[in-house]
Amino acid sequence: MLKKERQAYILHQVNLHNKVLSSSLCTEINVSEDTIRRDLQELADNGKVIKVHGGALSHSFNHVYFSSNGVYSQNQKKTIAQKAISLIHNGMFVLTSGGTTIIEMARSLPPQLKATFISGSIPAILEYMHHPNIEVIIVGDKISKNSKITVGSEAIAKIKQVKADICFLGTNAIDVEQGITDNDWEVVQLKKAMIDSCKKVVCLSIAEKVNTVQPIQVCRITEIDTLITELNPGNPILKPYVDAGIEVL
Amino acid sequence: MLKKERQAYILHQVNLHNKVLSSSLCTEINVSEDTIRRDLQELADNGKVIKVHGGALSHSFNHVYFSSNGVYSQNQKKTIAQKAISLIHNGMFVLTSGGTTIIEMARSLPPQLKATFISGSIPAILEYMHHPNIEVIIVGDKISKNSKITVGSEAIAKIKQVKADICFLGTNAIDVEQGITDNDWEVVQLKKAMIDSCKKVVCLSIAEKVNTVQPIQVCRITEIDTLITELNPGNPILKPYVDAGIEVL
DNA sequence: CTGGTTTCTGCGTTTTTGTGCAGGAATTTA
DNA sequence: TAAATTCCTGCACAAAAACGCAGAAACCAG
Repeated sequence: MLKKERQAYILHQVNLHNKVLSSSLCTEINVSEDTIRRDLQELADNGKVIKVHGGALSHSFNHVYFSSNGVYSQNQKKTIAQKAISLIHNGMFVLTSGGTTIIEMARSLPPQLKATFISGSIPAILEYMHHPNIEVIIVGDKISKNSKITVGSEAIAKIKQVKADICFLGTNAIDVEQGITDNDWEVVQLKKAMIDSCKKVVCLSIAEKVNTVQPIQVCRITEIDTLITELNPGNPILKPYVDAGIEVL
Repeated sequence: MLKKERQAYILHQVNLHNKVLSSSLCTEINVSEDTIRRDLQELADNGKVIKVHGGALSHSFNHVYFSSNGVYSQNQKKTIAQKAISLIHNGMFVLTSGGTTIIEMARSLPPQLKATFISGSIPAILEYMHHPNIEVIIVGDKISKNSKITVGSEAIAKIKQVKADICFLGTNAIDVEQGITDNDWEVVQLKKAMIDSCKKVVCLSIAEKVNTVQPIQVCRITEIDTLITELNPGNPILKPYVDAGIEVL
């Protein structure tokens, strides 16, 4: 097998699978590891692949995972925010959790909107405070430094006192079987209280988190009224949720 | 699994869920905890994540704005802050109002200090949150956009429930005859409640505000235990306050 | 065809890198 | 304060890379 031929094959494999192992390549092509290594080196020098210890990765792989844009998947979150905002009307009483998706929504609220927002998330509150017309109510209690949200029995008790028109949950994981799940016990308690305290539960989730599961359950799928992702509602991934009777936007 | 691949997976998880536990990662990827820790360390060194005890946090979420330093009379306020801090000891329960002097104090708190701070001021809370060892409790209620502080009967009721060791009041105006005065009715209600809920009232005021009066009275001079300005305690301007039995620092 | 040159490939050795393990230190939690 | 995690450091071992070298193949005039 010619050198050029071999390199073309390697490149093909890299682009196909996003990664190759030098060890597997050398048995496939039946050449020594050195040869493979030299080939990879050459391809790397020409910027065709990214050489790592043990093999090589495709360039796209690196772009997807190591892109250093501030917030992850911001465009998707903007799309979600727009859809979410369409559910908010003047005079409404809105309960929100924390999370970057919620913050994106907070930033995108139209300036003329007049509504009351209640939340325990400090970053979300900061965004709401910048808005000219909305009333902001913060739930008081101890602040969890990790999640930057007020947690504890006081916070839960306060949330239980309110009856909001709508509640937006930034979601960590959602699955048809397991419902909404999360990985922070205190935050889960908060979210449970929020779900109990509103007429309509809206779940915001980027598609990547759909059909994933975390250790602690927040609620079952039946307790959700609306699911918003950046995908088109007709997308097959969302079909199970539509079938479960959830309004999908 | 390649190292880069693994790190990409970790980064992905962090960005998705805002936090990861090393323990859960090492069962997911099936490598030793050491490897995970080394990966997290490396990612942290490159600024991709924030490493914490037991796992890592997403960077985007932790980058809450540092309110910039356009503060009026900052040097004087730094002096005041230092004096105020000398009154705070480990284990104390500290109640604070808002205001730039208080924020300066919050910024200057020594990192080893372990205490509990309670406040309704959002900017102050933000500063407290950056501190590694203090517990932060926020008083919930409606947020006044002018003063960026929670105001209302709920907030007052909550403050009345606590009995703090010490209370720091950022002062708008102080005068021997009129006592502490202010110009925002709601804020005054809050401050009154704070004074009632602590063992020791400390009033922080730059010299410029000493012997000035605002429309609404917060309390009389006799209710103050300590007055802190940037001036030397022996300064003649402060004499009337010393004579009134106030500890002046 | 042929001798010389260049390129390519494989081999052995030395370095480097990646991973897991053991212990003691540090930190968190009850 | 004591118990339990988690963290760090040094070490050992294995896998992979780098390097130098030599034989083989290809290439190229004359």
